[in-house]
Amino acid sequence: MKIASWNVNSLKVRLPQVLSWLQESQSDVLCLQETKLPDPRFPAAELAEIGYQSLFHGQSTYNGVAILSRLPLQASQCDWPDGSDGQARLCATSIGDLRIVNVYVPNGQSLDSDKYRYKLDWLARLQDFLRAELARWPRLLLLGDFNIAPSDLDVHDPAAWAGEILCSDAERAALQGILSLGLHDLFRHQHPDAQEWSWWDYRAASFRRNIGLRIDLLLGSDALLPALDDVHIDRTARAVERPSDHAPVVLQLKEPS
DNA sequence: ATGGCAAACGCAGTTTGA
Repeated sequence: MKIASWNVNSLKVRLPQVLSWLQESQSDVLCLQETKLPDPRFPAAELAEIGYQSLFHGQSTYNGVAILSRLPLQASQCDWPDGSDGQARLCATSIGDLRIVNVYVPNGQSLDSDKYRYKLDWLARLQDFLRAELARWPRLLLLGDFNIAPSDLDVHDPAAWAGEILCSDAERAALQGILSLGLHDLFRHQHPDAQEWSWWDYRAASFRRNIGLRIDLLLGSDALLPALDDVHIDRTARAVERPSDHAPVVLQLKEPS
């Protein structure tokens, strides 16, 4: 089974790229972030035409998450269990006994911003949510745009980013808290020393110069590790005309034996 | 030189992203 995560930075703009990427990659599941579309405008019909059903949870202008799948989805839910977020940042579903949790973690803007406090609170709440999910679904994949570079190995210029938003100690500690539930950063698990990025700033020719961060993550539970086959970042999707500033991160799971 | 680019909203320029 092939499962990917991609922050598309507007699904309205990127829909043609998503459609062609799905057909070329033959992914079974694609989790999207920053769709920026209210639910009535979600392109479910266009995706159904090429064989993908959609779970979507959006809003206008900001945020928005979705899961596209050519396998049947069960036990789908969006937002926190009490529906109290107010921002469309989380949706979850199951394919058989595999639980998939798709997140768009708040950016935080700057360390002195109210948005930074919201980010840290959101991550604490995610950890509580995942504890309950894992109890019910041991085979769990948490993926999405985390807006956190897990370590300096995930940053093109660690000195320039030291202590900055996306790299602060508190953000990294919050991510470690989530990992401590028994989750593993699958790209890092497969590539212990690799320096690859999933996001490149639109400015300053960052992609051409390969200046970026690895902030789009796939975290798999202990029970998922034996099924891990391959994880890679698809840079080709960042090299097209009018790209998203993020590239898809792609996971290949071994077929159940 | 501490910017740059892109998208939404809406129709000019502000806000946000990371």
